[in-house]
Amino acid sequence: MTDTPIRLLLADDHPVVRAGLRAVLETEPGLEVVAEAATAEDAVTRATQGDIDVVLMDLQFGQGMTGAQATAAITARPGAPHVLVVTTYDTDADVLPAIEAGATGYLLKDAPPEDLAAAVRAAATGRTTLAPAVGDRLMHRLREPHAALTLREIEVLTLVAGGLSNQAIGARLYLTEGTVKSHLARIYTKLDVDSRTAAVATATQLGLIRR
Amino acid sequence: MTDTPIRLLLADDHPVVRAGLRAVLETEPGLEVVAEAATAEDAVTRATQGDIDVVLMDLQFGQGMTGAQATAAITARPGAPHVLVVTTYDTDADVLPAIEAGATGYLLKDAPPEDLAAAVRAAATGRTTLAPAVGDRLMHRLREPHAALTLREIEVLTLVAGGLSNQAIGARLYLTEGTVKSHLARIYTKLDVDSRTAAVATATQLGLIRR
DNA sequence: GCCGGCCTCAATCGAAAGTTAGAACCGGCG
DNA sequence: CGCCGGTTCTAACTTTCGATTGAGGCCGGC
Repeated sequence: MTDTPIRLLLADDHPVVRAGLRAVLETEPGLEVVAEAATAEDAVTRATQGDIDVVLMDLQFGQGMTGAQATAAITARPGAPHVLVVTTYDTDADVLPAIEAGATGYLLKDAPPEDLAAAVRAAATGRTTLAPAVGDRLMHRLREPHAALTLREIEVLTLVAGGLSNQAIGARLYLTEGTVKSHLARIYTKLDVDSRTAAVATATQLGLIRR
Repeated sequence: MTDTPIRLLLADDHPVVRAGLRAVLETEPGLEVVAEAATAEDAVTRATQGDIDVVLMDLQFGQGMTGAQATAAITARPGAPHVLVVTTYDTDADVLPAIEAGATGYLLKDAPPEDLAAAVRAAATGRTTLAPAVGDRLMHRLREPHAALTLREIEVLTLVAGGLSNQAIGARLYLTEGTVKSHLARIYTKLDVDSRTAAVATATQLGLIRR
């Protein structure tokens, strides 16, 4: 295990969090932090230079590209580093896009340092590590398909929760109002509700959307 | 300024964030991290032992007491350390309770390390440091006297947030549907929105209704 | 290749929600 | 006391939303 170290890129817009990850991981043998990125765009360019084994990726960045988009951009090309998502939230709205984008693992920031190091080593070999809460959520999705909203549906419902009208949602997502309605109709049957506010209420309750 | 160092307590439920704050602050001369706390309860007991000058307090903890409650408990007694809130969010629902609880400063976690160290030194002497976004928010509140909702309006809006229709709300509160609409119309003008879902969104953001 | 989800769009029709314009009630104040 | 501001209530009118039905394209599994 002491041959070549695992080379890491830290992508997070919080300097404090980057310093914390660095402090926690550099005490671990066989791990080496070789770069940091404060924006998702920087993370993509830095991760595609060929000298990174694992990217620790936050999902929320202040402006611009999201962590999920950056993850997709990084994992798109062959021979790319593995991306280990390290973030604060475990709602479907966060987890599903990240996994969809090709993340190798999904950890929460309250994870103890040992788990973090173990997950990094697992990710380096392509093995998946999920935070317990995330694993539970995915298992629950498989058992109870009733609450399983698709990615697009969560996207629409999140905008509904933000108070946008169907027309405004359509404009934002480049859809017609009719399409938005059709998504909402399916959301209503899946969640067994009959209005947008009720859908937001139960979806928030179930952790399908945040806020 | 090189006489006695400023003694710090780090209160955050994320090990990574604690390590990051420690790494960032220990490189600063005159600052010394003497304790950490992973829960708000621990923070209170540790902060009241007399050997702490400044507490860096997160607001969100996984379980139990919130950071704002802990801040109130700490600042309640005379001769208590100053509390510098260091958190992720700057919504009214976060900022106002923290300031109400006696926080000396309010910083966001995306602050650069220099600002952090400067804010700690300011807090040690009782001076206030606010993140720019927080300052703006407070100024804005003073200019736009926040149309506080009446009891009845909050009652109605809470039911709206629960997903009930105007008719159902009327039945619940022994009103006609028209009356409910009239209340909502007033709520919309006060909150400067134009739909029920938007009203719920901003009211939740502002902490006017819960969950 | 066929089938079954998922995403997209469309058009109707009834039912809510939102808008407007008032009126009754109550407490404080000149 | 009469006036006023705030709250509560009501009945119209307009707009948006939700239900329903139907259909085409795309992708992945059997």
